Amino acid sequence: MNSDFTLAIHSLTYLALQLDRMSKSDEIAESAGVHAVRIRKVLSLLKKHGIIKSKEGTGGGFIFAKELNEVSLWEIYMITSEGTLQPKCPDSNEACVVGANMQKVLFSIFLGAEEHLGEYLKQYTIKDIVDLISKEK
Amino acid sequence: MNSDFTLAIHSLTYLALQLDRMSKSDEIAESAGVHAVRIRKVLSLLKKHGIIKSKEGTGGGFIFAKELNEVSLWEIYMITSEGTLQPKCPDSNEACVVGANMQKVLFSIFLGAEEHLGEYLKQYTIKDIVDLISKEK
DNA sequence: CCCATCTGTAACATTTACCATTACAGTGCA
DNA sequence: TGCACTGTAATGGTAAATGTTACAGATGGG
Repeated sequence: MNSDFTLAIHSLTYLALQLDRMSKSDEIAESAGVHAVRIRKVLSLLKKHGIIKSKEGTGGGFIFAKELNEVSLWEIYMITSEGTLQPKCPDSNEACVVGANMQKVLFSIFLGAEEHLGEYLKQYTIKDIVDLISKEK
Repeated sequence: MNSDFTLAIHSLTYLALQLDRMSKSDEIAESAGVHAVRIRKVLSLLKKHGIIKSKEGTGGGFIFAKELNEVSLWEIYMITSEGTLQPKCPDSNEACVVGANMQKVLFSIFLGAEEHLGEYLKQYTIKDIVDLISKEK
């Protein structure tokens, strides 16, 4: 899967450990090992969905906008990676019964698969991730 | 996800409609809209797992080696795409608590996710795909 | 026995997707 | 007014995916 998902979770976990102040994209980028611009892009998405707030200018940055246990991995998956599960279908031969219909058959099956995955990912919230990270330490 | 999965399902469905004779990689490639060499690569994997048989030389090709309802999408997923679900993790900063542990935390969660996905994909076999394709037609 | 027809694979070329980087406009604070 | 941030578009580089070529090995038919 897409690494945007990982970056989103990483960033949110970082913010979760700094609830009292704003974090700059530079700090998060350094922790995640990627360029600050990518962090801003991903966080810009999360902001649009009301999960975090941001402020420009001096002293600005990003900060959590919800309770840690209100944000599930499923929500983040949908924002950053919806549809990733769908297997890629090369354009097949429309003149062949198999080629003409394979794509829509697989599509509908994997629509169900993504829903099913959702049931699993809804179990985990950012709070759980924070706890697991602390336990590892 | 990986398009090898789609190609495998496509090929197997094609073979399922030609149970009485061997199919050449050329035919399947034309139906799937990819190069014959790719089909041979994917089918070579399926052969190693005993799902199909192949024969070289004149009159050779590929043919199903099992009952259609014995081969589940999960089995094909595992052969062609195991681990695809894991989100990509850029190497993060080991000096940071978050960076140092994010990868293993996400890894274990998505190990569970893949298992969960397995429960869903086990429901479907090549026979189901063939039926669905026929229904579409 | 030799030739045509396949699979099996490796090597190389090309296209595509992903990501880093640069650049700069807009915003906010002192 | 000047510095410190976010927001975003544009550009370039690199790795992954895919297509293509090439050829060895198996098989069966004249």
